[in-house]
Amino acid sequence: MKLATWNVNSLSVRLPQLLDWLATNPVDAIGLQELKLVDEKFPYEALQEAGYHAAVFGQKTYNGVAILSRMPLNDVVRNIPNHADEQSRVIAATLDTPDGPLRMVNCYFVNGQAPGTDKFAYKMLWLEALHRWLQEELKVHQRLVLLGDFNVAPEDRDSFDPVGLKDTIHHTVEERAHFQALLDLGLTDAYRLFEQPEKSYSWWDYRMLGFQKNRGLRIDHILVSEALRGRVTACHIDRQPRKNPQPSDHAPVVVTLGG
DNA sequence: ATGACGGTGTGGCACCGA
Repeated sequence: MKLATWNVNSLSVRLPQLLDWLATNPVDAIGLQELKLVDEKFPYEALQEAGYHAAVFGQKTYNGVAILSRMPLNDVVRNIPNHADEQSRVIAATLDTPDGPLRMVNCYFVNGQAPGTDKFAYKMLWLEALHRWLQEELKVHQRLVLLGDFNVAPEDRDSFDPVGLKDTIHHTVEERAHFQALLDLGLTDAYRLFEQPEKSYSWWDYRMLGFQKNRGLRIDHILVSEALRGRVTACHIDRQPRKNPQPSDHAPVVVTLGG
């Protein structure tokens, strides 16, 4: 079984690319972030024709997340329970897989702008709430995948310039401590279960030839619970869509789970 | 330096992202 995550940076603009990608990468399910559209504008029909059910939590202009799945989606939760938030950043659903239920938690983590700002404070509160909720989710769902755009580069090797960008957004000690706290819940970064190319990133700035110079960050992640860890047989970042005309600034990440 | 690029809303630009 293959699961993926992709920040599409506007589903309206990227729908043709998403459909192309799904045609050549027929993953069983995918978490999408930054839809930047309301539920009423979600392209249910085109995706249904491509073979996917959809659970959607849209928002105008910013944010917006969805889970697409070839299997039926149950128990859909939108945003973090008991954490008031005007921004649509989280959608969770349970997939009915042949191996039993699999909980998929798809998140567009807060960016946070810069340490010391209100947005950074919001990021910290959001991360604390996510941690609290996942602690409970993991008690109920042994087979759980947390994926999405984390907006955190967990380690220095996940950044093209860890020295120049030290203590800036995505690189701060506080953000990395929150990422570690998620790992401490028993989650594992699927990408790091395998030997990977050096300078592997999932996002590149549109400006200054960021992609061509491979000046990127690895901020899109797939974390798996203990029950799934032994099932992971592969994980990779697909840079191909970033080479398209009008690309998203993020690349998809794909994980393969064995039976 | 605080821009560059791209998306959105509604605009003749400002804002936000990462």
